[in-house]
Amino acid sequence: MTMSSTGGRRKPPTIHDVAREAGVSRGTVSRVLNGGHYVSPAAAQAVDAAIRKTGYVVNRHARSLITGRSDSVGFLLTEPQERFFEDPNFNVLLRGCTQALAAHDIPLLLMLAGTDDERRRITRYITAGHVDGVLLVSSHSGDPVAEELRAAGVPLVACGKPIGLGSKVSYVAADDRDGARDMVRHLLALGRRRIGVVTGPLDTPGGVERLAGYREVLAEAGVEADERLVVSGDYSRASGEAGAERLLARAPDVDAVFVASDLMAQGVLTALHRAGRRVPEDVAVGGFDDSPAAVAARPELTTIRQPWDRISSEMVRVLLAQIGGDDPAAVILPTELVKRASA
Amino acid sequence: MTMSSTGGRRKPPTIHDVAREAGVSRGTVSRVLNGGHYVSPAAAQAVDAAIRKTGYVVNRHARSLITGRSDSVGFLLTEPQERFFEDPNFNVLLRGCTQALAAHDIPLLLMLAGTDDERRRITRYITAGHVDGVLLVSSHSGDPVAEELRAAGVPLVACGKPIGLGSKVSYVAADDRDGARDMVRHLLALGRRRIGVVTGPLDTPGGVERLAGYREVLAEAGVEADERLVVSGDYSRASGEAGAERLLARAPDVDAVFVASDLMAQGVLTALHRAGRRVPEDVAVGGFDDSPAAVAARPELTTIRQPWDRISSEMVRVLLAQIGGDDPAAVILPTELVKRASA
DNA sequence: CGATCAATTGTGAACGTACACACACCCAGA
DNA sequence: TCTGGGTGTGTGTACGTTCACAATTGATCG
Repeated sequence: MTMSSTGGRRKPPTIHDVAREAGVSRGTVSRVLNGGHYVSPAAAQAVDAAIRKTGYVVNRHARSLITGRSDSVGFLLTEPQERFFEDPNFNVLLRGCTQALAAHDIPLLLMLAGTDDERRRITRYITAGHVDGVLLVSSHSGDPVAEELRAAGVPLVACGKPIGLGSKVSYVAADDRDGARDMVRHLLALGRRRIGVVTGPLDTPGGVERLAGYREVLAEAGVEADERLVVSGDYSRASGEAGAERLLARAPDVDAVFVASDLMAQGVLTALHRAGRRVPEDVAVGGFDDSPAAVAARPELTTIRQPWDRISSEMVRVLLAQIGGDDPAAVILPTELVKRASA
Repeated sequence: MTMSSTGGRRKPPTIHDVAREAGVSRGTVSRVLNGGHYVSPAAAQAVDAAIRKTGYVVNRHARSLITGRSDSVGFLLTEPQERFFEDPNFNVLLRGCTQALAAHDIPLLLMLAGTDDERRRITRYITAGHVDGVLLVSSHSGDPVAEELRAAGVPLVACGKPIGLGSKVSYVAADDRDGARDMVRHLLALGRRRIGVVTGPLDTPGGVERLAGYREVLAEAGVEADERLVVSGDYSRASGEAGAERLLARAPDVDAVFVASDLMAQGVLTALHRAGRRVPEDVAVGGFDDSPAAVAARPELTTIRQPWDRISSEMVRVLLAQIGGDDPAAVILPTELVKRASA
């Protein structure tokens, strides 16, 4: 009964073993591990060889105990679960952040706050210092978790501009208003004049800004603003479907719809199809996000690309900078019109 | 410049502070923290009060340093990214595992292995002992990561029976074959006799077993087996669409299709619609998974429910047991026919 | 040639906890 | 009364690392 054949876990080598193997002291090994400054080339080389030979991997717990950092980051989602299940944007963002952190050898802890209990538990976990910082996905205003974390001084980067948290919290967002402008201009350029809009939730910056961009362009083009052409949704597919139905009922002569998310746009396509309207011949449809949902839709969606790769990598960059002591920062990234079949 | 107004982080209380506050020794506090055995009620109460008063939270790094455990678990996804983005099943599973672990106060580390580089990095991370165990989502056979982890003796629980890893690795799976049988029986009961099937990838147990169930029921019902009615997909929506087209071309008289995943079934619905077949009148469609995609489909999918809640909670249970020293275990969970509009 | 300085290295804490151990106490049974 | 086992408690040590500090060297400069 000495050791299971399934591969028992033997005691891993420590920094001592490496030091002995390399013929140097712990301190030197530690210096090599942390950047290699003030180490002679010969010593560095010997240590590297010893590390390879022994298969040494740093014990993160011992390190964290003394540095006070955990070298890990939380990914906190406080959106309702349905959106998490339905919207592929989250997966894209989650993957992007995971990969960007992996490049720094920092693990991502997934935190899903659905119930109030979970909220409390997670807040406690984070403020206890078990993670160095938090990537926050919570577009709705008045999120109590975000406010608590901010008050506790936890480094925090939100995806999308948080409402009501002042300028103390970092965020990375696409230029929602500009993207909306591009799309509406595109619909105008196609000759459409009765352009409807299905907005996002109006307690989110994305919802507000995209609607503002829509209004701006119509105004500057001298197209009559008609409030019957404006309906609001909640980013869900179902709300897009319902929104399109309301739109068709209130303004049957609609010849284009700007939808504030691709997922809602899928619902809009469904409703239009059921109503017998051809897309894009009768009604052009423009989405927003360029999420996987855009290419899954039939016809494929003309949409505004949010640069998810850059959004996630910037979120990680800003968070790490803030953990390193930098001040909060805001990053706005440009969007891009992606023309496909729906408009 | 004493402390930033954003809320600087002061030194957190330690077990010493709690002990002093409660008028007991470190050892007693530690005992209260870890189960409370061999502690007098009076002392336990004093310690609890002191913990509340000081706001003490255990330092997990210090604990891990001495216990050798990390009290964290990895969630490893080695599927191709497209599936992660497209298939809501992953989100359901991810949420379930996160929540089940949260009940044990164990954080989930998300690990996505797309490239070989990532594979190596993750393997190294895991085998270094940075997590106590791994929840594995990787249905394809011959996954090198799984084999390496198994060989290294890392506690491992797979979602779905892994092919080619022998009985040494735990897994939790739904009863694929039985579920398939239920669905095909249901289609037979509707009077359909030309029942096609779009299988999953045949190097996955799900793909193989669901096909086997289909064949079994047809055989026992005395329905002629026709290989033209069998096409295979890869669980993606696109492969469902393509599969349905092949099916229609090879067997135009098909009056029902059993599809091995809801996502593929969405594709099947699209193809049938394009071909002018009504669902379920002309062709009944049965899916598999009962994922969010099932209710998002039009018409809503009749499908086989995989008990995702139980699958995730069982995965966590088995993994924790194995971390605690138990032997690997296999858990097969029953499925359930969910009747909706498509069949 | 002595003094100064930078580069490099070794050493002794310290981080906060769990665990093993020793000890004190109490009660039951011989 | 003595013994023994269970219960409750405090103390010393170890976990593996980083960091501050001291010590050594070699080179440069006045």
